[in-house]
Amino acid sequence: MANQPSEHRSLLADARLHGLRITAQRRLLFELIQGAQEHLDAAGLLRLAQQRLPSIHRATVYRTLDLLKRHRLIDELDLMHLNGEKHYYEAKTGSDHFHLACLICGRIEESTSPLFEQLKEEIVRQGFDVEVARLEIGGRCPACRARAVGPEGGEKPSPCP
Amino acid sequence: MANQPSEHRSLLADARLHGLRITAQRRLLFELIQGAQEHLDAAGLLRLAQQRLPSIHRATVYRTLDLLKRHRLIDELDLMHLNGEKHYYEAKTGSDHFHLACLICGRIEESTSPLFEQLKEEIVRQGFDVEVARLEIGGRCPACRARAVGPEGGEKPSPCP
DNA sequence: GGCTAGACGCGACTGAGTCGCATGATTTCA
DNA sequence: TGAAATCATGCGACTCAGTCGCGTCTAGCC
Repeated sequence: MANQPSEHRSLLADARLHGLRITAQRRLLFELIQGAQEHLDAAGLLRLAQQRLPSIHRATVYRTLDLLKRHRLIDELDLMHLNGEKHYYEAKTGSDHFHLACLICGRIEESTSPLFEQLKEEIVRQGFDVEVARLEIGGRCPACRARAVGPEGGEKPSPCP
Repeated sequence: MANQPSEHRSLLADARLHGLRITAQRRLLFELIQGAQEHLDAAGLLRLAQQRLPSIHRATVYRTLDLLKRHRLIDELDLMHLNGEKHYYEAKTGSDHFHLACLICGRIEESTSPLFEQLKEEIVRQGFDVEVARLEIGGRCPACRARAVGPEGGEKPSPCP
């Protein structure tokens, strides 16, 4: 795990550490990414940013996301493509978590497990230097599962919505 | 793990089981996806398909990929976005594996681990019905790691190519 | 062999993402 | 502190993957 941002540092501080130039636009974007209640895609981030800084341009958002990706300060997710081919971004927290995406209701949960850590360690022991680990699970959340289960139980969700 | 295609069945046979209509175009696409030496994206699949059936149309490829996704007969991967935002497809083999993507040389390796299975089982025990599990690891493969390590060892790959 | 639902090819369309350039802001160093 | 150099931004044109509706064709079924 080389170059992991430290646990409680902000995206802004991390960006400074990486020698990135801090502009008003970047400051705003960092804030939005870090403060987001849910996972943001590029278009959503642009929309939010333009509410507070109407002059900010699409290209700036894409460039900033690209920069953060290259510096490994954010993770790019696709969350099982629940909403088409969009990509979602989140600030790296330092503690690796994975995502549980409910294919029925669309809810995304974050989770951690010692087994996930062990798995990464195992891969490192086998000689592969793990830098990013992205695990996305698609299926049915407990609520949708309870709702869907008939008397015989265990019905699979319809594959063709 | 509901609705997993059985271990040694072909995409064609699975498609039949799902009641899909078998056309010459689909037969070709199934063959290409299953026989591919490396992971294919939509554009690559279209190119290969047109070599053998020049009249096949882009829209048919996208429609077929979409169909297979909805029936969970193929997996969609992004392989750590090594090559931009492309998505890659692979036939489900029944045995779940994960991908190790080298961020230096771009090689993709497939791997399995009992820990991966245990992790999925743990998630199921917690009430989440796992249908698809996608794990992608980005980092340095053993070869690139050996090549990059200087006398002091453990240099991280440059984040800005 | 004939019927019908569903698949195909076509081509126009959409919209996310990229690029080069001129201008403006940030950082550095005297 | 102020000037110079460097880098980021906004702009607008552009590209190209992916989608859509339509008319035609074909697989699957009787």
